Amino acid sequence: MNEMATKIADGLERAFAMQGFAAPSVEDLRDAAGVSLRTLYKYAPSRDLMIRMALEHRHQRYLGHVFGDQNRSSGQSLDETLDRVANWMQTEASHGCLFHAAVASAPDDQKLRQLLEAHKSEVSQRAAVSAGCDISPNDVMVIIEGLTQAWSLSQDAALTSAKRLARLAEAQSA
Amino acid sequence: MNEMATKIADGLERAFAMQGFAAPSVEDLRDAAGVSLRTLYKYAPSRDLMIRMALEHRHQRYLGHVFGDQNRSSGQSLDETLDRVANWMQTEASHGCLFHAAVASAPDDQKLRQLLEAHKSEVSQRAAVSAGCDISPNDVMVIIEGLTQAWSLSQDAALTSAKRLARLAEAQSA
DNA sequence: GACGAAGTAGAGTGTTCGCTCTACCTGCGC
DNA sequence: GCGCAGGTAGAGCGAACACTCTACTTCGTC
Repeated sequence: MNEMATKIADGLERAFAMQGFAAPSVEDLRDAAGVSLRTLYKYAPSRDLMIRMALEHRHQRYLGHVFGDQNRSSGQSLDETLDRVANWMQTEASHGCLFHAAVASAPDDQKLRQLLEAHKSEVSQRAAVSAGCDISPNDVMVIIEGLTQAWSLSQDAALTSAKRLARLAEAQSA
Repeated sequence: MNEMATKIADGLERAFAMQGFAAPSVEDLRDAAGVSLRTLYKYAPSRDLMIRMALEHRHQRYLGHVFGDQNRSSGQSLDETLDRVANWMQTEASHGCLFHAAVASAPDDQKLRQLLEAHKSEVSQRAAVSAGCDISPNDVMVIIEGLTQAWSLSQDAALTSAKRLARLAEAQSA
């Protein structure tokens, strides 16, 4: 991915995160990307592809934020992972999970559904593995999803509950 | 709410649940409601109000499905509540929570955000109370939200995890 | 059987949308 | 200094959109 593509993906992600997937027109997206309409369409030949480009970019950024940019893929406790997820919600995702929002905006789009599934399963898989205990990725997914969705409703209380549930689940599977 | 209003709300809810909030045009909504455009606008004078009408209708239907239509507001175990939530997801909400989808489609709409918040807090409140133990509504919210979101990704595995987490949380707060 | 309330069908309106196209500018290798 | 790859600005197009309007029908009441 070259420099121009990164700049465009960055702007698109920001625009969709702020305004949702329905509201921004292609001209809004052009402004957010900071390029001409012609160039935008060169890198993302349709509005649908602009959405996919933004989500792929966000997936990488999310993994970097939650698990660290390095290949340090293990040794992070579930507790710390949940802290980082909450921090992501606070700093980047005040409107909720962008992948769920994308799927909600176009429920029949199979490509989007695939992206959502790949994103969520990679996240829960990595969180479970790096936690180092025998907790099931399914439990991890329910906890992370619960935290992510409940965050916008009750913030710190949601984080506290998610951490308590995680500790209980870990204690049982250890 | 008279008969015509109920019929319209029902059709609107179905249309939004199937197609999301961005895709259906007002003409699609008219067809789903089974009335003329004129009548539709009489009961819901703008597209935004059609969305609100559908969500209020869905809130009532959800409460009825999960907690029973009667005033039997207590005595239902958390385990049974989670079963009913999973059943709702399977039969009615294959595309995920409609309230989150609505907010995602218009992140700046404060009225929609209020509806989401009222819906979620009433659900977790009632689930916690009717469970009869001292479990915190925040824990319940994280578990129900986690189940709701993870359901579309892993179905029964999500239900199993949610139930396990609920049992652990109940055991600790008993 | 006249009347008003409440429904229907469907054409019309101005706007906005996604997308394309033409015309121009700029930096770089040979 | 010429050509070209790759960028910019912005007008233009046909379709779709939310919403309104006119004209007609149905039905219950007195």
